[in-house]
Amino acid sequence: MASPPEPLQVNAQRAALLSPPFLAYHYRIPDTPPAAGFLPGMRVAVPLGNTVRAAVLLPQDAGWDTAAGTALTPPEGIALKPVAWPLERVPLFSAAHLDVLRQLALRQGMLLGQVLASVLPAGLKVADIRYRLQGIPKLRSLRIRDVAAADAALRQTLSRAWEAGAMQPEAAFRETQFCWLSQDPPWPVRPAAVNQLKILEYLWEHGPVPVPVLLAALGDGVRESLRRLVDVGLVRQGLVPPGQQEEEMDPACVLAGAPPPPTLNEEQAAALASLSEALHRWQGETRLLYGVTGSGKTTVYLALARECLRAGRSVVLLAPEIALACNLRSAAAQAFPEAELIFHHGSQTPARREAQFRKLAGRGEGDAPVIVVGARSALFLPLHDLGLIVLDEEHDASFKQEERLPYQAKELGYVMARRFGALLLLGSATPDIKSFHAAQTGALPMAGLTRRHGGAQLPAIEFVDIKGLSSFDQLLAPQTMAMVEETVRRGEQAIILLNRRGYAPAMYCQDCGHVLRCPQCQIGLTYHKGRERMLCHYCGEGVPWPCLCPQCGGISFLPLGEGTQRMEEVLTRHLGRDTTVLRLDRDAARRPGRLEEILSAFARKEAQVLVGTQMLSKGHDFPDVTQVVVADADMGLNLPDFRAAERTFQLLMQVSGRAGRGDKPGRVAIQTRDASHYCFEHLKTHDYQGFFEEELARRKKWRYPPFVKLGLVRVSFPAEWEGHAAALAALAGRSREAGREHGVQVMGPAPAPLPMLQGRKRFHLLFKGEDWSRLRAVFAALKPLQDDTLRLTLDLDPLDMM
DNA sequence: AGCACGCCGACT
DNA sequence: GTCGGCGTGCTC
Repeated sequence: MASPPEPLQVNAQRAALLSPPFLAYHYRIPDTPPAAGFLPGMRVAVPLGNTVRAAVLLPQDAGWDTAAGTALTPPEGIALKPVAWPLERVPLFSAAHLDVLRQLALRQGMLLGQVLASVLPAGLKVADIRYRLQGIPKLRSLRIRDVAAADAALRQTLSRAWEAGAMQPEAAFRETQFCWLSQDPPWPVRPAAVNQLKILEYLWEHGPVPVPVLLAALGDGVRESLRRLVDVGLVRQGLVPPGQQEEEMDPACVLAGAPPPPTLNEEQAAALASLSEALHRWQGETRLLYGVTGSGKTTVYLALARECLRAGRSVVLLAPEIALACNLRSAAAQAFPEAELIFHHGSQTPARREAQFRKLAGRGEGDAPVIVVGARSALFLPLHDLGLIVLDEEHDASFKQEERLPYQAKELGYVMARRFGALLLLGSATPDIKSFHAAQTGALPMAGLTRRHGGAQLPAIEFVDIKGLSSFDQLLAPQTMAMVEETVRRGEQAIILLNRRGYAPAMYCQDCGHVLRCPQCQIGLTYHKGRERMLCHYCGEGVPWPCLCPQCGGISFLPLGEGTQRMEEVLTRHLGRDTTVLRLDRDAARRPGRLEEILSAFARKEAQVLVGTQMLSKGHDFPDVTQVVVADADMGLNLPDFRAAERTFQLLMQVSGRAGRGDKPGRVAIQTRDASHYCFEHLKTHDYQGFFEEELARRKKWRYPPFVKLGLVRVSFPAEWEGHAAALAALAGRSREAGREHGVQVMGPAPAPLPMLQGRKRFHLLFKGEDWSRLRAVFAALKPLQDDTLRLTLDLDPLDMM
């Protein structure tokens, strides 16, 4: 009688590769080191072809196949290779983390290996390491390749060393040199030094970059020019970009705001009590903290964090951008001087991210909980004792990452909270319509803070009609200007919001009527003074100014519209030399450390007026600011985006919240051409609830979120592609067909609001349906039409409709 | 990502 | 004839 078939390779396990092809291949678990040393979530070195690569061991569960890219059992007829050696002693990823990342991979239609690779710092993705050895004669260190090729005897020896802790993986710190600008433009370089100028422009656009990245972008030929720039001091070079060192960050952070008072008022205490109850259930719940600007949400976050730490569980505090995370960090550092605080954001050096990752993964059961403060990517740090996740300014679009590994931090936080039994707390003065709707229907329990801390009043809001104003001559109406003057005269400060950087957003040829446009994007070029360039705000490219009209060769251009640079100039001229005007926008804050410099100079009252884009609308606390001016409130309102009103309302509420935070009352002047817009009506009375109700009714009427799931398919192809008409027709046909089949409403393809970017024409298709899976199904029907020429991407719940 | 294999152009 | 360019395809 034939014996039952032998079970396939009992000692086989899948490992997800951290480099292409990112599949989870099957490997035999070797006898040395003992099998107990190989645990799921651990990084291991595996042979692949003739090389050795890093991979992560997966649990031996079914149900992982889709994300793994391979079946649970290995294909027949393949001789399994053994795992070469573990890359660490304790798994980097816990089972819970691996599971969360698997869900993320499934949702995004990516391989688990791809997700793991995008989450890990560069140094943890390479298998190219050495092991340092102790106590073995004539063998101080061994390359992984040699470990993989070792015979049984050597493996025995190594195994004993590994078990005894006498074999240590040596971190492959290949320190990369960074370079960055030391000066704002204009740069003292002769115009003929094209390579030097290329480098300066590149660094201005990209900020601090690793030297190899710069050389790859501009060609190896610029090496000499870079050396020259470093020699003359225009460019700095070093291991750590500025703003990364702990000590450099601290002063600006501490200056950015007073620490929140340690005692809670009645409202805060009530909010804390209900949140605390949810926290201590450890059931993975989500809560909304809705509190008006200045009501002390941070105080509540910190009090809740204290309870979580006391219970022995770690805390993650997230802010939408680094500058705000920085404020949270100094508040947390003051509140918990004894706790270990990790500050994390995406633009740290790989070495530092690696150290943080390792440190957190290496924490054991009995270790004290930690507090992590950072931007969205901090969610990926391996905290296995997670108890609380706080997302401050939860309505902010920055919590969604669009490129590489697309994810929405709010959603990921929700999944993680459930998996870890942690509390997810979303905080905002102007919650996302979707969140507030969930709160109103009871799906998302809410705690509220309605009063400003310390009895401060919400500022008085008035509207200034600028219908008749010619935009170039009068950026501010006379009465607005008078308010600013008065504020300065009283020794107080003013903030002017103008959501458009540069000097003039268009140059109009007076001879032929042509407007200078970017040849790659067809976007109007913006004049940037000082740099003397016309710049494209979408691709960063530009042409030197002055130039001839490309259409008629004329030389007389009329600047049109307004930008922050010109606002700064106008105010400086008008207010006279006793008043200092500062500007804060992406251009002013390009150079590392400049953002902090500008904010702290304003906080020290070295300037009376701060002009800027929405960068200055959030979080910052300047007690002497009593006047806020919004130069053009209509700007964002007429964008082709169903969220235009919500966004404008949120921005104006936030920036209004900057006025009157101290003991002096604040005033807000909003310049508009249409003060009757419903967005402004509710703003006047600081009535979020009223705005919400009106906006929600509109969303319902026009079938937009939260009443429907929205998907945006971005279609793009080279501008000169001849087959585009047929392709668009095919997209229209197929999507309608699939839409009918799955009950999804399909609109388009229509030219995108920005119809061309970087040499590619852009079209949009809009899907509306009951659930995400239906939208995905319709998109799946379009996927076969995609190739190198025609690019298609599906953005579920798009935040950027342009 | 690496590394093989393979199919065409300029050389000791 | 061979050395070597990098296009295509595979890796448990």
